[in-house]
Amino acid sequence: MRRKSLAGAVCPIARSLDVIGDWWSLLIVRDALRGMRRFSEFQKSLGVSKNILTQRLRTLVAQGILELAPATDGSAYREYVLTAKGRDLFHVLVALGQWGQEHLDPPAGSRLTMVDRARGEPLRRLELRARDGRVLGPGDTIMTKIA
Amino acid sequence: MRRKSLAGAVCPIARSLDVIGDWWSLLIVRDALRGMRRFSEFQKSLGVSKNILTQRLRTLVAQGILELAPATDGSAYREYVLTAKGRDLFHVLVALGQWGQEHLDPPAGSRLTMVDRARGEPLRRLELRARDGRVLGPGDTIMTKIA
DNA sequence: GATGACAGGTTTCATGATGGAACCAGTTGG
DNA sequence: CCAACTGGTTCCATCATGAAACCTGTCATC
Repeated sequence: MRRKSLAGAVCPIARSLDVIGDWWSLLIVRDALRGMRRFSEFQKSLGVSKNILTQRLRTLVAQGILELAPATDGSAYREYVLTAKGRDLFHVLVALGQWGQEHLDPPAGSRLTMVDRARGEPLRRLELRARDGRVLGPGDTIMTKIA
Repeated sequence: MRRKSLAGAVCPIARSLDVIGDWWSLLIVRDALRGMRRFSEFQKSLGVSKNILTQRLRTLVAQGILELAPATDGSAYREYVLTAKGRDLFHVLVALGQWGQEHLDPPAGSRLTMVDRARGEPLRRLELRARDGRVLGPGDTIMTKIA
């Protein structure tokens, strides 16, 4: 049977994973955040086959994460650009990046890290704070139903 | 051909997705953070078939995200508990949850949100800050090679 | 200490998703 | 006008997913 759709889940995490929880989507968004816009750029960067890329780009557009825009270089081609909804995935990618950097060994000789572009300095770790400013950890939150 | 392994990728985001970028793993971690420990609890909560759940739990254990511990109720069964590495996925889940809550419509009548357990108050949005305290957005960071 | 139910799987099989390669139409550069 | 490039589509083999049946060890009860 087809994998179950989580689109109608009550849990917002499950709904998110339904949309961007597949193998390629977040990597496409990552590249888009780095400024990539063209089909061929994504294909080259990801090494994914073209039929799959076509399919993923189409769903991302359908979900309002990317949109098609006329090419910036004046050619007749079109480019994929992030919408506000797509750019809001930034924190998801940062969280994934910080976790990977901390817990997964990089290949020998090339360690990448995200830095503050303006100053070239390393970033702080993401922190979740309560309204009163306390930093919250895994045990300090709970899901509740709201009106 | 099998989906390409990203385990040796230079990008920490890609390495993370290689480990927890599949359909179920993060949902299992979400449930584990909520306190679930038993095979049957996960199966009931996720509605996944048992062979798939077996497989996912095994990889999560192999990756050091979960570990097997003797049951807390004194029975001979074993339970799956998060390691520190697994608990560190908290921010990834928070980021996914905040994005889903903001951009994906919940099913009618049941909106869930994450709150500060101690006070029942809503949380602040995750913020990424530079070392000097500036809040950084998608355009303000860049990946660099470090020694 | 037999017995039936439950926990936690494994096996089998059908079906859907993935990926490589070949092919193709519209665009561009020369 | 022709060749190469962009951005796909189609076809096919293979892999992963999922449902259901089965199986083994544990627990609760009598």
